[in-house]
Amino acid sequence: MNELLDKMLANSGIEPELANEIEQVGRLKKVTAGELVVNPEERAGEMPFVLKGLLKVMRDGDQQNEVFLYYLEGGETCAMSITCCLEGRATSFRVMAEEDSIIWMVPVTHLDTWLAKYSSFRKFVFGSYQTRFDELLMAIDSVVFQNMGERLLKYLLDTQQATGSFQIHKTHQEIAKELNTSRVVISRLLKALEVEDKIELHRNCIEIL
Amino acid sequence: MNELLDKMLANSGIEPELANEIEQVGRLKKVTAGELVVNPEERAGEMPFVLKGLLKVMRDGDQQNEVFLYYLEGGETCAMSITCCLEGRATSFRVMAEEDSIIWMVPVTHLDTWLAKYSSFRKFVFGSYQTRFDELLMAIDSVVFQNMGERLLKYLLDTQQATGSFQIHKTHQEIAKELNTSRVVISRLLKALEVEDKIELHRNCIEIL
DNA sequence: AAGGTTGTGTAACAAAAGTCACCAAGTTTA
DNA sequence: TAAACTTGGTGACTTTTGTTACACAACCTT
Repeated sequence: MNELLDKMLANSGIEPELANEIEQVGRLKKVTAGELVVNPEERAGEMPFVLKGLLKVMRDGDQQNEVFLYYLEGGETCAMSITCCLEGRATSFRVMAEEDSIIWMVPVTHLDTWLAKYSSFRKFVFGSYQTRFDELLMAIDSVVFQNMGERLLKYLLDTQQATGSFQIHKTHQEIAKELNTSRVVISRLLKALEVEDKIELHRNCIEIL
Repeated sequence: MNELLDKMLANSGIEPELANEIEQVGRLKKVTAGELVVNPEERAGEMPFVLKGLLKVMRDGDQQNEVFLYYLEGGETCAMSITCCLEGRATSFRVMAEEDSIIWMVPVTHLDTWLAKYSSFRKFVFGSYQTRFDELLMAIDSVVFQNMGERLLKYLLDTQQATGSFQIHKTHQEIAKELNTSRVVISRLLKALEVEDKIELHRNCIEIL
């Protein structure tokens, strides 16, 4: 299990000394698909390093509505959690395991020290910020500049990319929720995509061609 | 003019020693309303400290379309420019002067040193990130969870807040562009808001009641 | 095998947003 | 001052998206 962490930190350009510190103070967290990774009650003030698996980050609305923002893959961290924890703010977004995942949780109390001490850590954190920012901007793009059909297709392709599988095991209802629309609309648009030979529809499964 | 900078840095919790360094290496930039602050050709690799005035940050789409993201007021900095410059990435957004503004431009080459050396700077930068993140999330909220009428009202109130004036000097066409819709739609919705006694319409000017 | 549950397809309709056309009242320019 | 341009108001229409209702098939459970 420390193998995974070592590998990830090395890949992120983090020097051995810092990697050692991160190993010392962190803890392993395993989540199963569908589980909430940072539930609001916990508020643990920890920064997550995704070692393995796939998380999805959603934005919660006022009502029971929500939107999919982006996936967090193995090797990535979520900059939002960093500042969110640092500042003790309660910006409402939800992180949920899309697949069974393994995460290294590190108390945020060490961040400031590390930022001061390690140039590699600064690079890592700012790189992560940049990635998340881009991701948010793309989320905005898709919502502002695209119609529902295009958004749906982008969502399917993003999912294919993140999971590495051409089969997406989701119901129309689930997809509708992530795009903040209704099931009927999704069924309609999926049907259209099938007619265009871009996908094939099965029960509980969409196959990308 | 250095008065403005001193005041801003002090307000941001930046210690005198760092403030001094920032004064040494930066340069003053004045922009007039409507002018582009970071035009793509320039790509100067500078981080902007807004001393006075009001900037607006827009996201550019593929076509000639765009959306308003948020305002940058005096005393603020744009975290996006930071990483954008640091990484040399060309994420396409546009920063434009909404009012005549005064900005202190600092070469990004110093950032890493300052981040290592000054805890106050780390706090400042991360605080700025958090603010921008929140702002982006709110932009997403308004686009995903609200209809055009609600978005328009929010836009008007945001503008009132940022400018401090109850009179918004914009044409319907300009507003339509910032919300990525058509002039007719905006005129229609503004009329509705006038009927509800929330605003009053004049030529080139919307008055908030 | 019967009965319930869940997931999908589809028609019919409603609401929201976008488009086109045209007019009228200001403003600028010649 | 007349002509040209800018800005805003409005009606009529289309497209997109959302809603309601219902049929049916696949799947679970017992």
